[in-house]
Amino acid sequence: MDYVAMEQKWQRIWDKEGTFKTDVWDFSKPKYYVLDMFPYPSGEGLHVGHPEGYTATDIVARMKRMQGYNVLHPMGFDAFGLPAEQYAIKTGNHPGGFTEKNIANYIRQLKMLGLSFDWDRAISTADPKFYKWTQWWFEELYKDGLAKYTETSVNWCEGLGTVLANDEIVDGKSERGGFPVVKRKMKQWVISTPKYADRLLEGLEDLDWPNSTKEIQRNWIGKSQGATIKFEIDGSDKTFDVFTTRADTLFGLSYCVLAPEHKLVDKITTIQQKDAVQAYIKACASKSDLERTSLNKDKTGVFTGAYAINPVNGKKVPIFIADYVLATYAAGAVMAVPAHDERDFEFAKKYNLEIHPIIEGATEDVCFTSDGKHVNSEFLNGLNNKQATAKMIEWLEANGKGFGTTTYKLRDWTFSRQRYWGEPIPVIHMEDGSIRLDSNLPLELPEVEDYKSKNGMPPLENAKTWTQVTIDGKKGKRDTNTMPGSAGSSWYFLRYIDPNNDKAMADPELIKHWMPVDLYIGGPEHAVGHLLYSRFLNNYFYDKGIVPVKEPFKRLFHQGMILGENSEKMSKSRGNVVNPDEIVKTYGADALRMYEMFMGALQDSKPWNTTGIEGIRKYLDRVWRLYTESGKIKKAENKNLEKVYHQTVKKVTEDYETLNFNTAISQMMVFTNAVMKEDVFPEEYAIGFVKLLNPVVPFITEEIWEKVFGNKKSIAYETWPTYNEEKTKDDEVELAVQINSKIVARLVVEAGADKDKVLSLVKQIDKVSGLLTGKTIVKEIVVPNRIVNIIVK
RNA sequence: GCCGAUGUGGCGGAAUGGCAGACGCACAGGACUUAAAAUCCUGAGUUCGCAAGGACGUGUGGGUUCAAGUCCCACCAUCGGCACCA
Repeated sequence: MDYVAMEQKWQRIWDKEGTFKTDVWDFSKPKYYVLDMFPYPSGEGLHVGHPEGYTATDIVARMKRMQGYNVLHPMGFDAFGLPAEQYAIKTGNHPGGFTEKNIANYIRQLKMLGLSFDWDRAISTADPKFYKWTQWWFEELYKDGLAKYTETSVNWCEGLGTVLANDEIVDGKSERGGFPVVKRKMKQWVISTPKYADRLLEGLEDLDWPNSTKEIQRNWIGKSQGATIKFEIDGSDKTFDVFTTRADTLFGLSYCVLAPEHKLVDKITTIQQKDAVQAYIKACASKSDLERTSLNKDKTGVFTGAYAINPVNGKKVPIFIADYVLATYAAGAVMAVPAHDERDFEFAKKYNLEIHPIIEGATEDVCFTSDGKHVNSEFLNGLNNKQATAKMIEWLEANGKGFGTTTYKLRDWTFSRQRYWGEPIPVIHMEDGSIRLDSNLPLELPEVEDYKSKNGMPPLENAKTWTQVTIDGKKGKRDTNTMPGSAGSSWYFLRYIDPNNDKAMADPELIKHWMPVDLYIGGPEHAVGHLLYSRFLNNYFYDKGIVPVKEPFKRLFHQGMILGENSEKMSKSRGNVVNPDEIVKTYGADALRMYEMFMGALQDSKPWNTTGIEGIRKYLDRVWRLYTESGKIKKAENKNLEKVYHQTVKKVTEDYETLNFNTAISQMMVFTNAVMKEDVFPEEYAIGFVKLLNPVVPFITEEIWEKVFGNKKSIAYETWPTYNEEKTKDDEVELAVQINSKIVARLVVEAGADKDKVLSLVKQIDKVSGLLTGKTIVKEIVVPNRIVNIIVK
């Protein structure tokens, strides 16, 4: 069989017939929304990792259609992004044309893979009709006070000429390109994601998501409960707050530390210490985040000359600045209790500061951070950590010296990028300093001559006529930043529902019907970026009554990585990249799909193996011959196949639902192996089996459906096979017979035989009775249909 | 350092606490063929043994249990996340 031609034939038929178009207004059937993380359309095209997740969702989509669901299974393109921009910088060509060409190639490849997408719903985040709505919700966030234009310390990447969000930085370097990232103060658009921190934590509870991903999000949000404590400064009317999770240790205070960037540092530093402090601050500012954290194992700091007053006992303690205290977390200041905190201990030892143990177990030379009995702590004496913390917070609140506080590691979402290839921020900065929103969306990207940012000035600065605006006779200038890549991807799943709507993101009624996404599959690398922003935005939309549920993705699954044949990550430099175009040309898309599903558990990473896909091709050829050449398919019964057929329908149906495709395929192989041994393959089973196979290998099964069974209509909407539970069970089972946990014999009995019957049969076995004579039976264990174990002395 | 995941034949991997290694790849032998490929049949965890059969086997060391790949404790290795978060 020429399977390349055959597969192309079915691609044409599906296109022409509109086989996979979804009527989203058909509410008569239950809905099922199955979604893939949409790709960035790179110049290289798909790699073999893409079909893994896409085939998984496609199998579920195809089964659900056959089970009578109205299935929404769309695909689109995350089209704004860095590679296109860098291509534009390099060649001077517009990134849009490059992106469109890549999208066309992606669509060709995705169709080649037999993925049952509704192509009428394909979207591109770079399409003004799409990003009109990205800009729209940005304006809504601004109106609701959740988008702010503010001077903040940002992650500046000189190599890319732009700022980056925390999740775009890996080990102090840009995720894309690996350029160094430093802190810099800039006026930026930020979105107040921390306002939703608690809800984003709570929302995780009921989601059917991988535990590891939930845990990563919890850590990223980083909720921490403690107390804010107010400190007065000796001889000054100034005060500062610290945040601590260990309010119980306040009696052990020996000094305080402010972050070098803390706004009080200038004001409290004494004349004698001024030079030292300024030198230290300067040294810190020139360090990158990377140097300040991982390289800076040794704690450094400098005394300001000022003293703080311990609110609980009035004792004076020195105030230091040190870069181990982060300006961006909580109050940017800490109280130091060296006896009960490792970092404080290290610092105190280095600078020879006092150490006051106040929990049993600590000494001036032993730092003790666990739970214990408080001592030398007046009203806390005798209490454990938890009790003492509660009591101290009570005391602070009663005396107006502090209060219980919750803080989060989650930071504002930095929303400005100094790039060209992104959504323009629809904002006008008026000469009087006020901010106006653009009322005429979409605000389209203007043409520019140079796509590169210069001296931190975004490329859109070059579009002079575009930036200059007059409103009501007043002059203003457009914001020349663009949005981050994660803007479009944090809501695209809503747009698929109604992709051409020009009145709203999508029709409200349709959103209410189709949300949430029932199954979402994509790589684990988006655990905090895309998946957290999408959750944030969907919660916000929920508050505005736009979406019916807080959480957008009910069930989430991550596919593992497909490694090169040498078990290393596929990369051009390693020369182990497998090209899907070539694989499809050689073995067919069906074989590629089935092989990737058979390789192992979907979530595991596993190496590519060319002989493995050859084996799958041979299996499919065997199936083809079984249907077309064997002459075994007959309108007849075959009792020998009844049990294995029903078992196969059961196992495959369950395994598709739980995404255990490798074991589903094993079971189908078991079935065909059984059929090969028989002379008669009942037509009923042959029809049922081709349906089971169809979601994995849609091309060959359509061909069989047409050629062997003479059907004119696609198999895609045929009813899913059913099984009879009774018929999946064995009539007879073989039990292992053990004496003292050692197998000594086997026994064939009817299924479900009771304990007494089994034991009496077992004792009739010569070998068993021989071994039992002269012994005392201590215990008899019978596990029905499994095992018999007789314990003797 | 903290959090999470993983560890089973030559390889990819199966196993509701109940006969470890299903299914497949690679391999070996056989059939067909002048021959090879393809196809079909058969075999196989390791080890001792001609064989019957025995011993050993799921990262390591303990434990619970009649029974542990599976449960508990400690550890090792690999991968992923966070990382001076007070």
